[in-house]
Amino acid sequence: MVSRLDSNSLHRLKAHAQVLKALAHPTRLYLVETLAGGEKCVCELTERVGADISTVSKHLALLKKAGIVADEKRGAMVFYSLRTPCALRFFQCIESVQQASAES
Amino acid sequence: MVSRLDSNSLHRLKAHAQVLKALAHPTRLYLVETLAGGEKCVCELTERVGADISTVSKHLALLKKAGIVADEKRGAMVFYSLRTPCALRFFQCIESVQQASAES
DNA sequence: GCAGCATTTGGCGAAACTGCCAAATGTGGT
DNA sequence: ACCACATTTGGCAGTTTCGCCAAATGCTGC
Repeated sequence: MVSRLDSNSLHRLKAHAQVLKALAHPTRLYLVETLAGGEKCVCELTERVGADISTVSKHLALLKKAGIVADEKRGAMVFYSLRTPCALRFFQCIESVQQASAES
Repeated sequence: MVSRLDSNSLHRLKAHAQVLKALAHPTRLYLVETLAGGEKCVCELTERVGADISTVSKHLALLKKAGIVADEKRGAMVFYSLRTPCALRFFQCIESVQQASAES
């Protein structure tokens, strides 16, 4: 008799997946990487990304909703900053995953 | 003058996002967690997850494609194992993200 | 108040993801 | 060869994501 997936675990896993999903997009990863160098306004992030400002704004809203970044309004501009720098440590593991993948 | 997202970085970010996307699903996270306890056949994983076997098979194929798990056929059965245990360390950071998120 | 800039929100079509069923493939035993 | 079992693959409908445009909101200075 094997242990089955119960609803408590499912709830926890859904929450974890939500955080990962927030990071699982090239543009959003780039935003996180860029914010690791310090807070930036939406205007600067938009210029760096090279997409429509509304697109960047939505990506940032999604990262914020996931708890990964924080925003602060100062005057007419909004500055985003990285709230959980540990997100960057993911990269190291991801690299090793890809290395393992390449070896096969 | 700000540094912009170049096509080399974009390529790297896409690859990273692909790995994260593979993990960004409750069922697949559960599979990874379960495989952390040692290799398992598809039949056992299916029973634990409680979904259609074809669904579980597709999730496993996706994890394999991302380089996160490995498969080995022995007889009629296929055993999956965790290839990059560091994927589990994500959880710790994810928890802290959620904690930060809950505080606001 | 109004004009101008920064950002967010609504909405739309295109694309990708999910989970199930049915069919196909592969393996071992008789 | 045939059957039973384990797994994968194809395909389909429903849902979600994506990126752009247009419109709305908010702030500053005149």
